[in-house]
Amino acid sequence: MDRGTADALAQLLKAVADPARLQLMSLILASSEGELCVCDMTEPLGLSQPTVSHHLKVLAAAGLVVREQRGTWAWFSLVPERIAELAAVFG
Amino acid sequence: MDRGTADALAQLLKAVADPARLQLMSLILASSEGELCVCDMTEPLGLSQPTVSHHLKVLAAAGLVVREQRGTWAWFSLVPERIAELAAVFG
DNA sequence: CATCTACATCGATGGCTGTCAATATCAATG
DNA sequence: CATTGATATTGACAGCCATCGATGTAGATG
Repeated sequence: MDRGTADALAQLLKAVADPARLQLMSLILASSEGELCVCDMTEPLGLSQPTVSHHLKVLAAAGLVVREQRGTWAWFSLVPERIAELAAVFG
Repeated sequence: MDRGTADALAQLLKAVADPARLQLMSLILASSEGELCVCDMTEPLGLSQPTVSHHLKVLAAAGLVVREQRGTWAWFSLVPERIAELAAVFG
């Protein structure tokens, strides 16, 4: 594996290698509609709203979640294809 | 997913979320005998010997590689079961 | 025992990152 | 237009981490 590939893969893995972000993805996955707004994630994680917003931004930048604005709320959902890339690496 | 599980999984992922360590695992995987000594990893990575040694220690602490001392050389090999755990998370 | 070689450990340093309080943005509502 | 409510951004700070040079350790060899 060359350095460029390793850098790109490491960047994707870093996005997932955080307890808060793993819990966020787990929460969205477990939601009935497959999507969740920020207001429903703050309390289960025990983190402040800016911190949750920060983590969601990291996940979105990595292409692991997508953000959809509906009125005042921002809804986040998973990107299964991107998550499958992770499984493929270690499979 | 509770906080404890997330912490443990994040710790395992952090061990892999680094370009140098990804390249190290790739090098061992590509070796003919399935094991490699430190002297064969320094040059391909372009890192100093202490740095390579550090990364191998991190991988060993995460249970992803095992170290076997033979004479003056230290041989490292992968732990497939541990790597399979990563695949299982995103599968 | 002295030396050489392979590797680990130590100490220091610069950069990255998770966290929060404060503030900004922006849509809905009255 | 003023206000409220949900979310994003900013600024600051503390802790972690990748890296290296210097040094320590331990087996092999003469």
